[in-house]
Amino acid sequence: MTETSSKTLTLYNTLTRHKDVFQPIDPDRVTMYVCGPTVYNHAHIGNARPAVIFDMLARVLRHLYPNVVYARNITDIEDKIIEIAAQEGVEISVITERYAEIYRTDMGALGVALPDIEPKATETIPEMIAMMERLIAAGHAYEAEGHVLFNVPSFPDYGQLSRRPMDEMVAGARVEVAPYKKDPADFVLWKPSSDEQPGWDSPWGRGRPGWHIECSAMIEKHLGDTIDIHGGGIDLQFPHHENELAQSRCSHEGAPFANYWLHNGYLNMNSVKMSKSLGNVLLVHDLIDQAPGEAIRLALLNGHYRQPLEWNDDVLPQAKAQLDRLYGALRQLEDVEPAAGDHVPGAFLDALLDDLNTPKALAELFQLAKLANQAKDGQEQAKLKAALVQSGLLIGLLQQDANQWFEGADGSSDLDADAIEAQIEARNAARAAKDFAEADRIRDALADAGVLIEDGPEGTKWKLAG
RNA sequence: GGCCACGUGGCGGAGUGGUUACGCAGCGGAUUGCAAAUCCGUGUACCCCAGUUCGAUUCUGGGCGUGGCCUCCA
Repeated sequence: MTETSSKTLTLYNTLTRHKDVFQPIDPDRVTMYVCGPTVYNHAHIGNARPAVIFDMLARVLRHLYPNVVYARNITDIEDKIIEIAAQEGVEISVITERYAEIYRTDMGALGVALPDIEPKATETIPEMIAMMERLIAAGHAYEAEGHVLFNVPSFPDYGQLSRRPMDEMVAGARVEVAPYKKDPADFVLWKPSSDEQPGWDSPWGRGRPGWHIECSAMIEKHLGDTIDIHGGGIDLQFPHHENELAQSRCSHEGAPFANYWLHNGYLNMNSVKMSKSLGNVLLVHDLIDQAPGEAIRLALLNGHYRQPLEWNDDVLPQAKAQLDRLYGALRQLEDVEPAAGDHVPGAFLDALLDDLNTPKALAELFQLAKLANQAKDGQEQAKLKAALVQSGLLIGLLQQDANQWFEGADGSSDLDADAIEAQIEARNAARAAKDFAEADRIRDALADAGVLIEDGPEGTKWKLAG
């Protein structure tokens, strides 16, 4: 069963604009950083996409390397946070801790494991200040009216990641340029805080960090000057990632920042980008009340991570039906002990290793389900069960008990399991007595209560209606 | 205006220079007391127009359409 695989991971690298073979700096310590949430409100389903994608990549990396350090930050100082905290009349930590916890819970429902490190901006202020001092000393940053600004022209490679020529950007700039900027493209590293605003003492007075510096400082502190993989949504490519890259390289004497840059595509709501300003957002917090988290995860993995992903009312029920099929295969094997050893099919692994081609990997998973449904031989069944569960683990699916999936812990029926079993027993008694009218009456009554019956050679099973 | 993606059957969505990916839904059959589940089978799908080619959905050019980015939205 164990087929050979190339075992070579290739990833599309935004820096080079093509698929590159992944070669870690240190195979014994693979480092990945992903931009996490700014915690002032609930995450929407588009926000969940990178969380799920890079959770999966971490799983794949762990399958290949003994030690993976995955860091995903929490941005807990930002002007919107300050605004909302002021509205509620509380410290910003009240807001940020509230929404950080909701974020962890919501993502957890989608099978997203906590990262190894979850650094917070407010816990990295000294490192940011040290980095800015180095940037100033090296002539890449300067102080102006209580601000510290990064001087873009001081870094000739600026624009390399997003492929934007600087002159064009400045020409197309549609924002008023602050008078204290030496160059219109310069961006803020540090800005002064008023007495009411949260702030930290610094060589430039009491203030707070700009957006980009935190990621650079957190990466340096926890992962090192040069990391293997940096991930995030495509919308962060510019300016956020471009600026991060500039700061980090300039404060590390030009050393490479991240060897592989990965960007996931947008999630579209009825063909239009889901965004707060358009008001077409679906919150993960609400979705997990409407569908199993695992179905939401599968819906996000149904498309390739770099492509735009369509989200509409059909997507979630379809994902749930797909899981019904996969778990259906597993339920048929509920009494089969999975075979020991590695049974991840080579074709499945190769699909993931080819720039995380989840649609192709899922096709392999359905092939396994079909084979499992056909299999009669016990050994074959054991291997197929192992293959399904182990493959599922790599993408964060199929880890719950099959009966639990169908019988659901979320309770969309008024009846409890004991009552259902009693009804099934009564119905089977009627069937044995050839009283099919009574048997069908019981089945219809259960169906009305949201419970569907399936008779099989080994007895009657049931599931909650989706 | 500049730059960049994308356009595959009812829906989602891979992929390939020439043999219907896959899943959901639909249809036919097997099975079933009837169902469900399962199995088998099933759909003139690749935006338009040129070009390259023996052959293009796949390459090139043009067009149309949709969407995105252009200083703090994953």
